[in-house]
Amino acid sequence: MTDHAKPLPNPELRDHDPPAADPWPDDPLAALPGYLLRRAANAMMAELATRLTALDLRISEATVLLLLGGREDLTSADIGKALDIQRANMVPLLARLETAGLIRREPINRKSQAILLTEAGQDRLARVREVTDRFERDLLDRVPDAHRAHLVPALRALSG
Amino acid sequence: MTDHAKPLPNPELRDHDPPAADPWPDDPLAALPGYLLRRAANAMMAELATRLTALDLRISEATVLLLLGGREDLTSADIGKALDIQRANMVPLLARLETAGLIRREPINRKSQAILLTEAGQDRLARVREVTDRFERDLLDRVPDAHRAHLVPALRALSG
DNA sequence: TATTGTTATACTCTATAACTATA
DNA sequence: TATAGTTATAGAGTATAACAATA
Repeated sequence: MTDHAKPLPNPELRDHDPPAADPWPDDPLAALPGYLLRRAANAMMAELATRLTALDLRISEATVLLLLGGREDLTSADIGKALDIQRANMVPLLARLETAGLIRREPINRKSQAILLTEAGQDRLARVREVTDRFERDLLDRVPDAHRAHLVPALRALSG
Repeated sequence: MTDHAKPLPNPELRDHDPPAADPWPDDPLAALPGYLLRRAANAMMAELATRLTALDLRISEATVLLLLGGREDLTSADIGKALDIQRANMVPLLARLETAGLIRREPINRKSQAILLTEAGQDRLARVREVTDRFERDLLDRVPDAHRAHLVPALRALSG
């Protein structure tokens, strides 16, 4: 498991730009947006994965539950397209959720089937929302005020 | 879109805040910074990986070359600490670079060894710099003007 | 005692090719 | 023909545990 992640290191939020304290002063990569993007995502996803172990869910599984909330018309392929997951990779993912009793399948026709949350799935989703809401809040808290509002639009421009 | 650099694969790009045109209008995840961070990183790293295939390098390998540039005092453990890679995972990584003739090892004492770029490694690094410079430029070009300057500081706050 | 380098192992995510059955 | 679901497989990144040798 991802466990090198400490519980979000900085609960005390900073309200200003970090003036210095570069962990690797000689790191020629510290100014590269691509490199920072990768590191930030790795660090944050490790943290989220750790928090989700309490719900016995992986990030991808929790993401599927979030997408499924309130919908009853999505097929495996739909979910894959929405989350950028290959059809083939949806199979073990959904199998795990089904084995855990969190989703069930309902035939649409003889070829397709809708993926639905079970009641246990709804309950688990509620807990997922608590975890992710808090996670997203903590994440944004780490971003200095001056930059916070720009994060989502900037990431959105890079997301697909 | 900005004009000079070839935009990353997706041709439909916007230069301003996206008012709409959400690829997944019903996606309840589209506003979550953590989710967007993961998606953005995945998309950008896939793009960078593709570009680096021309140099027969993986991202992690190119990153090591970049870190090694101009330095001759870094051990495997040092590199791992700087790049957040476990000691154990440095072994096959450096083995590949060594097999490719891009690095060599020089004993510091009977326990540690410095990792140095060979001449071939220096040459490859120069090409890596070309690729990554262009990649970083293209990446930033995708971020709307109003948000561009905020990306690096925001990511930096999340990177450790 | 702590650190370096290493071996071995395993899990996650991702990617591709190919097959069957159905729309 | 195109799509849905699936199987099988592979690559890449990441994580842990454990060991021997040396600082």
